[in-house]
Amino acid sequence: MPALSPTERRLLEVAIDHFGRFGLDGASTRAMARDADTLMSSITYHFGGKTGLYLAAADHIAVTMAGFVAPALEQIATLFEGIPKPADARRALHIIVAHMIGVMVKDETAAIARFVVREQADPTEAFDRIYAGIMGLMLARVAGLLRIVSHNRLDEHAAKLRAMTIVGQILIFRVGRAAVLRGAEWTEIGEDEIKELQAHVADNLEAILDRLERGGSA
Amino acid sequence: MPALSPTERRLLEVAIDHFGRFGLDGASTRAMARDADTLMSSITYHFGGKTGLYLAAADHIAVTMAGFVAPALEQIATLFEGIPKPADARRALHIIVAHMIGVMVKDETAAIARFVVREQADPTEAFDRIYAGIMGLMLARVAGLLRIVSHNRLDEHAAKLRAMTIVGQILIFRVGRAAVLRGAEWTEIGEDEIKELQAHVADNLEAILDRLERGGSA
DNA sequence: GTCTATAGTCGGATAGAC
DNA sequence: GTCTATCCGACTATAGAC
Repeated sequence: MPALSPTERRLLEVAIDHFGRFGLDGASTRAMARDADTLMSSITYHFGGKTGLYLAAADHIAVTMAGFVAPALEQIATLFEGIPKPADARRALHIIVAHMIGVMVKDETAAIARFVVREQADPTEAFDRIYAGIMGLMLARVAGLLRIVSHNRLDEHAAKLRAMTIVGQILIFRVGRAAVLRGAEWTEIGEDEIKELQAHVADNLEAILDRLERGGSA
Repeated sequence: MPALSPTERRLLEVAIDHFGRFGLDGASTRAMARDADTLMSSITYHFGGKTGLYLAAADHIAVTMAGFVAPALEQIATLFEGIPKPADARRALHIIVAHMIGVMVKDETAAIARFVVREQADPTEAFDRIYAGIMGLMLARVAGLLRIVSHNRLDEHAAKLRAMTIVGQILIFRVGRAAVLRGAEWTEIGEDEIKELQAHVADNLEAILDRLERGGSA
């Protein structure tokens, strides 16, 4: 893919925000162009129209999300030498989960989450691109690690479902942010709060992995 | 509150759907009126305008959600006689979690979820009403049960955060439905699939509760 | 590539008949 | 309570100047 021009980059970032808030129909090309310091007609020029911008925004999300998780994947790549053992997989899962919590609560994730959640509720081609670009890969990765921990007692299907429950524990801090803030009586989620969340999720994860490794019912 | 007229009821149901999909600004009063087999001006008459309908929809959601969880709450009410013991609380939590999964995957929940998730991303007075009406109560309920299981080692704050992680495991099957269907290679979530999800989440819950009751790190 | 102008559609609110 | 008519603003797309 060709490098993005500054105008295209600004438009894509604004587009993720506006489409996430208002949807494909609800978002206004005029407003997006204004926020990106350009003109409505440049959307037609660069992306072929509103729908083209929408799909380009989805691709941009996949690339951005991949960049978010890259550091964690690099870190765990160093853990494995030869045949992966449950203890390695457990460490890798803890790294991934802690990293994802840090990513999820960041403000920069808010716009992307709005877009993706909306697509989940009413999937279009944009969802295909995001799923194929990053979500499916991450899910498979976590599921694979869970299988290792379980000594392959979990089959691929079960491992994927289990991976979703792990991810769900993290996602709620983004998707249910307003309820979390209210329930926890927080006004923001800063470094201290992140550590607190990470401790709780890590503790849950440890409990679940213990059971998986020892071979509880599944 | 007065009983709802048929027109009001239809308008509220359509409103939850449309506002959930398109947001307060994006939804069209004309389209909502059409889908509810009435006229745009009846929105003004019954609810004072678009914003009035929006807030009324939020109240309607709180009532509907309360109705959804009522059966589980009634069921667990019979469990407690005298001072609640950890074993009672564990049974109650399993009942609540299994019930919530059943509720979350139902199609009727989709529209409500869209509305609530949107409010979470950008809370307005509507969120206050839903949180005060039902969400906060359920969160407190689950947190209270977790505290009992932990022999009160969890304080109120920690128990609420832990409750959110439990709920997150369930919410993902609604909020991330498209990814779940794709990852699990399902085309729908029917009775068999619900049982499968319930088994996985129950297994996670059992692991987490074991650790909480025995007193792992928190 | 950037910008203006415009055609055509749809939006919410409201006044007022019945 | 139900329905029509109308006002005015905002929207997308597009043609075309520069």
